[in-house]
Amino acid sequence: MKLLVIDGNSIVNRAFYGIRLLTTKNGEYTNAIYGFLKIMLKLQDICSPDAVAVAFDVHAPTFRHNMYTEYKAGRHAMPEELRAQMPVLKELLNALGYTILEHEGWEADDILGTLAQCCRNNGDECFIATGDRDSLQLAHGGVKVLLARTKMGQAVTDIYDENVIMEEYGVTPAELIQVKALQGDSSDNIPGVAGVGAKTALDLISRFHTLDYIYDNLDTLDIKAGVKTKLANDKEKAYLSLDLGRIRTDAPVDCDIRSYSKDRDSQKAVSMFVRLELFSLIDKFNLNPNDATVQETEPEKVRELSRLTCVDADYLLDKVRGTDAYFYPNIIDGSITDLYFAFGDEIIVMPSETPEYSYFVRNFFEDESIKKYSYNTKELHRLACKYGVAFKNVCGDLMLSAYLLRPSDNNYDVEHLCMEYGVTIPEFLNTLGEKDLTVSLAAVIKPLFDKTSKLIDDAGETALLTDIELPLSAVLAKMEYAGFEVDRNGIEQFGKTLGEKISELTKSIYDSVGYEFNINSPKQLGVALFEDLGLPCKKKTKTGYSTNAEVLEGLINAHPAISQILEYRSLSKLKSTYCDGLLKVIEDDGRIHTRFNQVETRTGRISSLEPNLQNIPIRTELGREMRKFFVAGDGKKLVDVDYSQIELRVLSDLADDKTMINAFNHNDDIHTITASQVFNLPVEMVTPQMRSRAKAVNFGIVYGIGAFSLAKDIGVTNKEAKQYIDNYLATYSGVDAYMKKMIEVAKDKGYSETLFHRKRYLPELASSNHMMRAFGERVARNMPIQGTAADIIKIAMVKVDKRLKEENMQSHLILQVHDELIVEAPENEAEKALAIVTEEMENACKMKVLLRADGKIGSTWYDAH
DNA sequence: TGATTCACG
DNA sequence: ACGTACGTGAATCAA
Repeated sequence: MKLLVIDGNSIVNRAFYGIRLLTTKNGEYTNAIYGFLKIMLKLQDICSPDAVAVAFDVHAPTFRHNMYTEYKAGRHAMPEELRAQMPVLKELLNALGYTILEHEGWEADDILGTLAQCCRNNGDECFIATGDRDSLQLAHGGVKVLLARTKMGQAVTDIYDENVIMEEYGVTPAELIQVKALQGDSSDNIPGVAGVGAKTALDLISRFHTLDYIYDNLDTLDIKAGVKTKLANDKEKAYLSLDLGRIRTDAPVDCDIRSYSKDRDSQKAVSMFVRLELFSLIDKFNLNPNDATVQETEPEKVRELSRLTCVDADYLLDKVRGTDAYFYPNIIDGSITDLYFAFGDEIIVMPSETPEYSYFVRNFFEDESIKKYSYNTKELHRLACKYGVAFKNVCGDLMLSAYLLRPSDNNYDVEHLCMEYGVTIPEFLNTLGEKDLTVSLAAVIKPLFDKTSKLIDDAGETALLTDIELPLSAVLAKMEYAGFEVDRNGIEQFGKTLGEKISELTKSIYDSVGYEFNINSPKQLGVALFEDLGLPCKKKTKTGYSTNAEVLEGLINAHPAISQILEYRSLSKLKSTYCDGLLKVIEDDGRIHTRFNQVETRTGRISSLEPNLQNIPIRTELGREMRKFFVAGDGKKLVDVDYSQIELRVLSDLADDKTMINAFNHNDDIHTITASQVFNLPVEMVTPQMRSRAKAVNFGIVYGIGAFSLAKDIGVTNKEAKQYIDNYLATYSGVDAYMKKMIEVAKDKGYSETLFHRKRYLPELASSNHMMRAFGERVARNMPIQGTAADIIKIAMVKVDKRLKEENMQSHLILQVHDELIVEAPENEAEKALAIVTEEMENACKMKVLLRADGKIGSTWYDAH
């Protein structure tokens, strides 16, 4: 038999602190449970045990500590977020068939020691898993210790037996107890011998082996006089420490390890995983998701699915005409293939290989008598673009519904949604007896809509879904399909020029530093600068020296290589990310077709990927050159319109701050006004530096400001920064009140929301960790602002798209960059398009504050912005 | 795969 | 006492 014994407390602590706080949608903490089970899987992988036991400490209740005395005693009380997870973890471990061992008054250590002893006596194999080096003393006689530790930020597990210990420490496992008796351990309240540390203790024990021998022969042994005195002074403490440090082997546990091999309760385990939303673990523990106990009082009847392949497109069209059609598009390699229609338990497949596919898609998509409910409608709209038709009367998109309900999730697969919303996935076997998951997924689309629609309605997000997100998906699809024309030749030339400059810089950096190394490696660069050149290191990262631009700029006068490295960095960024990166994704039509992700951000913004066209350089003149290669097609122009200060305008509206609204409605320069208020000067006396500082304050306010960061940003003292913020909040008292209210409301409701009721759940606000809570508070202040601005430009996009179509124009949207819209327009339409886009953006919604948008026409993005 | 860095709003 | 502004995506290194 092979037994794995886990030090539950030690491992759960590593799990808890090693993984960011996770919660379920109900706010139940799960990170320690998740981390523990992941470690468990890894351990089982390493040693393939026949049975697993998990030992936990149970301290005998002594006397009541109040918070203060506990704190003063230097105890690390278990944080509430972890404490809450302990009983759940134990219940889950039990369901998974692991034996929990805990005995009042016994440390987990002692249980580990006892079981190790049992295995040695019975000739069984034993693995002890812990993060605590004290347990290494157990690693002998066939017992191995799996030590979990963090090496360079990575979790690693080292396997120790007596040989490894001898190699690493130069003493036997049993002698480690003697070492600790001399060395002591403050964290365990083991005194040891004062003045004797790890080095001396190891040296003494490797030479003389035991305390007894040392003390019996203290006078004659070859030990330094000072050390001898220390040893003599603390003899009693040393022997006391020997007792304290020895792990006991007489804990009251069953020594027959066969009794630890138990069956698991799959149903319970799966139900718990589902409740805890730890879906990925269901698979990893080889459990079946359908084993979850059904919550309903009535037992759910088993669905018998049937699958039919459509051979007559007209038959299927007749069947769906005038009805609600629920269907699931099978997506392979990012593009849609077969369509799976669900009529209750009957699934009809329209395969993409049939000659009639195109006929069906055209007629089905355009038929307005059919209400369409599906999944990932943006892809369906792209398919419609490909066929040159419109996808009409789209009434639901499960992916968008799921995103609105839980914007912080990062997986909206239908399988996941089933687990989250408690929908059983009926199994379907084809004629060969193989599972066909797609058929099963098609069958759950309607049940999932039934559940999520109600939740969306309860959250007040129905209008957000049907008036903004659903129509937006069509607009985004068209934008992706249209793409952005680029000047391939121009990018290639620019890249070549950059490449030449980069190799010159590389040479001179090697010269300045004195040798060749990989400048792209922060690790090698750190060694070069801070060790070999001996420059002062101000900031460190988890893994070593920090070498970011801010640090390097601080050293710009310290060494000639620094400015070269900074330039190298900016040029190689331009070349690799923008020149090389963009060249790779130009399609045959000479255009770049980015993809917009509508279900990514926690605030409601859209993101752009493959490539990201929302971060094309603009802030430096050289980077800005890139935009000259983004061009309008032949005979066309680019129309670029961006909102002026949309986030601050939104803030003034949400906060109902009369001073700020007034400033905006008078079309004043907000940063100058803020400067005059913060510095208490008339507007005419505001210097450019003051304006720039006020601008930083305005930004800071939107992000949930702290004096420290503001001070760092604008280079003033902490005190001055605090003064600026205080002056700001005194001037904009509406903002002050609003910020305070936002946190209270978010704490109360558990989420923040935008003007259009988009929500973001904030479990961080309930955290007992100060950092975590402070983060939650900043998000509570920022999300409604950033999110409302995102809602507004989405509305504008839908309206612009509609207007351009109504006016029978060829102009069409091609890009959105958060507060900026770009339309590609035939030359003769450009002026009209500019007017329309500006008008629709400014009138996207009615607010207390005026929305302003400014636009320009140009042949390249560089000229139009 | 995670960490670091840096591009954007 | 603690660490320090919100939201993204891509390239690169190192394990």
